[in-house]
Amino acid sequence: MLGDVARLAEVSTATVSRVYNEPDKVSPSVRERVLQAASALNWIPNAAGRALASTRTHIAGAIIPTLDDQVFASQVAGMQAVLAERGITLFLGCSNYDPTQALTQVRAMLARGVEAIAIVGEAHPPELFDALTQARVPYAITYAYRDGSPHHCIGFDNRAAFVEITEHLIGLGHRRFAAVIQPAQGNDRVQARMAGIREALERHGLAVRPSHMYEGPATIAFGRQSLRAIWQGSEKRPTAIICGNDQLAIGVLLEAGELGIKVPQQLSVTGFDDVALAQEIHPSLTTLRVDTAEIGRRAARYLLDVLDGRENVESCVVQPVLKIRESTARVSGSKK
Amino acid sequence: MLGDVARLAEVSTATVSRVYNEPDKVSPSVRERVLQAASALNWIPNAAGRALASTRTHIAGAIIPTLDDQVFASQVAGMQAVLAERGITLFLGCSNYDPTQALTQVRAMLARGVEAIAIVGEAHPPELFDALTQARVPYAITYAYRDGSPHHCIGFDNRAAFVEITEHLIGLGHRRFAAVIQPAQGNDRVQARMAGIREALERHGLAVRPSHMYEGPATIAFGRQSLRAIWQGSEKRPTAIICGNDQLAIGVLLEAGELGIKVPQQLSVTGFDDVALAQEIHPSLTTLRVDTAEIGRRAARYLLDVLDGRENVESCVVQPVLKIRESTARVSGSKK
DNA sequence: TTGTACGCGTTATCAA
DNA sequence: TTGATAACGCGTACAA
Repeated sequence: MLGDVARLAEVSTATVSRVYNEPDKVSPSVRERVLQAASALNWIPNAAGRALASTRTHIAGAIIPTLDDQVFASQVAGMQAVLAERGITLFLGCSNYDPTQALTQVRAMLARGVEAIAIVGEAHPPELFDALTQARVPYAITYAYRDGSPHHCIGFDNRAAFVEITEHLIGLGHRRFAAVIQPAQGNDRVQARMAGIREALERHGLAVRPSHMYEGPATIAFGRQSLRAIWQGSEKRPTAIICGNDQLAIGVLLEAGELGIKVPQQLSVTGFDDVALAQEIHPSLTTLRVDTAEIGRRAARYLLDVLDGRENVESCVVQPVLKIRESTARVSGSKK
Repeated sequence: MLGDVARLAEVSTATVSRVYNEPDKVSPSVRERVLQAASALNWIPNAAGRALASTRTHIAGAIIPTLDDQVFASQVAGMQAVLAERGITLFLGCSNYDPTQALTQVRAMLARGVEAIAIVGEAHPPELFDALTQARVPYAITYAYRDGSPHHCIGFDNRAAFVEITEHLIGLGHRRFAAVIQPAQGNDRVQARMAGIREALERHGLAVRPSHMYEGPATIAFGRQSLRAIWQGSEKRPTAIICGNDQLAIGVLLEAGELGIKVPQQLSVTGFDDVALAQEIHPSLTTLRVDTAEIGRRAARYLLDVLDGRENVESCVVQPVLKIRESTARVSGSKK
């Protein structure tokens, strides 16, 4: 421990501490002696001791639904990169899309003394936010942005994003739509996306009929099976399918290939996220690109600013960009 | 803090502590009083204080190259699941495939008092392992297994895996091979994979010619561009391409589609990992399936066993399984 | 620039 | 079963 280093370097414990925390306040010769002693004893400062004495833990937390989804993984990577520069390490928690688990994770992190925390989405129990507020731990909601939210959000308006993508299709003359989306239960982002689709369609007096609405796991397999069901259904077939994310859309694309459905001639397909495969697959996928790493970086910078008592002037909105590719086209026979 | 709770519950601080650490040793009535006081004050035990007093942090660490790769993300998820059951939280560090960063991360984790640590691969500076040994922190190497390794490894023999996949192709009559792999520099797993390919080919007096060997980023894009280069090259074209992972193989598959190369009639392609897309893409990809989540779970259980002074009897090997699909076939004109 | 001494929030030991 | 008290390893006023 620190005391041993002090003894070996023949200085006081305070000096050893200073060497690590305020190096300028120690004369170079003494500093050198201390560092040598430390390395001789193979000593590293103990974080628990530091935390207790300084009431600073240098730990931040991030809570995401799952690491299985690239978009959250890269958000975490972005946060880590920014926080590491400031000597802050990141505790990671996965809620598995379960608000109860999210609450448990937050409690565990508070016990660990996280100084700040980022949480994906705002659909969480009030106790979660109460706990954060009581503990005076600054937090940010990521991957979602909503005007009028009581929280500081960093992300984008999921509803507006899906209005945009729906309007794109309407503009191409589409009138019959199907939707394939991930489970909306307890997921504010997905709910907002559905609301966006509905809103855009309503403006034009349109709607997705229930039999053309598929909700299930965000996998390629579910995308496939949804298209098959839609195509075999008795209803008049849609000319466009809006998918909740790229995985689902890629599933639809692959199944279309198998069923001999021509995309985009017979059917337009859209995704969301813009994963690497979206621009590589054939036909390439029209989708909305979201810079999730930037969401992570910005969340980290915001939290650091709050901790420093600085004002954060960065925009909270990381705008998704519509990438129009081969999977969407003007509906055949529709006039420009 | 704990003292406030003690006062409110009209018990000593020791009793409050017991309620949380050895509940059986406290009478039910007192226990109830303490819990009520705690919840009234909204108190959670402070981890730094506990760590200091008990010399146990309940923290473990995991160091992976990157979160951008699904296989590492799911290993982390597997570890978390097992550790969470024991109230242990996980610190995550990404080395970005840089051994120096790995060392830095390990040091940071030791300072944080991690009780155990899992590290992907064994190609790390000796100081890293020295530090771990000196600190008496048990560790496990994941995602790699090698007979004769001085470390406890949990994973599979990358060399043997690629011998298997290469032999599969040789057995199908292939004699001219190309290889598309990720950067081998500082990556023992990739080096082992290359060695496996080489070894299997040598047994049959074969080798990949340098002009058919492509090393670059593990992306779909690099897979594509490698196939294009191979196909345009002046050398006699290979009949099989072995890829270092599924991303690369999917790139090759997509580019083959674009170039009008028939897979598997003209060209066989293999991958590694068995990502979700591998069985969905057309033609589906022959690859080796690795249960990375199981690697994570087993690593976690091993580390827990060491911490408990228990002997771990689980196998260190998580055997990859060859998934033969449509992308490989008997070379045309070869006899069975 | 350096040292002294106290306190951070909890657990562990021992005695009651 | 419960309580008093001394650690745990470090940072930080304050004094020198």
